[in-house]
Amino acid sequence: MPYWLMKSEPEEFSILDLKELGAGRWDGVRNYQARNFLRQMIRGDLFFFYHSSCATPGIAGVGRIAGSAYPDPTALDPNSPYYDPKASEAKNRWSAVDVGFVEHFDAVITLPRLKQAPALAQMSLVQKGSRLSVMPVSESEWQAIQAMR
DNA sequence: GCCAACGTTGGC
DNA sequence: GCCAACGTTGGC
Repeated sequence: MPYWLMKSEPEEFSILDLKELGAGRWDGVRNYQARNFLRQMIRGDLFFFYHSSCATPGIAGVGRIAGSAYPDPTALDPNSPYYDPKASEAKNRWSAVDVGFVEHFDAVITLPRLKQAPALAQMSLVQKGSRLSVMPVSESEWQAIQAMR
């Protein structure tokens, strides 16, 4: 079963929000590479929940993919910040997935720590200038990150 | 708030 | 198809 990492701004949607709700929809992804990864996800896949654009960027917990990707409804909603005027019911290029809560880490595994880990050097997350918000995590990377808790 | 790095748009 | 201009991401 593949592993993933997904970024969210905690002010927008945090691991605590997911914990309280128990489930949620991962939508608003507007980047083709990230979208293509969403489409590869399978129910049961686990992902690291990363907090970005905040005081302490880093991995805050774990979630689970609840089902495979489907057209992102926010692209069709004129009131959504993720509205895509080019999208229609018949032609919606964006995808969303449903997710569930698994775990909230006691402490965030901070970005500086992730950058220091030699086992994670290949990850897009730690590459300079990378903005990819959805990315695969290899088995060995997953284990290395779990060991940093 | 700043700004480097990146992806997308649109004129040509 | 090129590429300059623009808007966005995201760390700091």
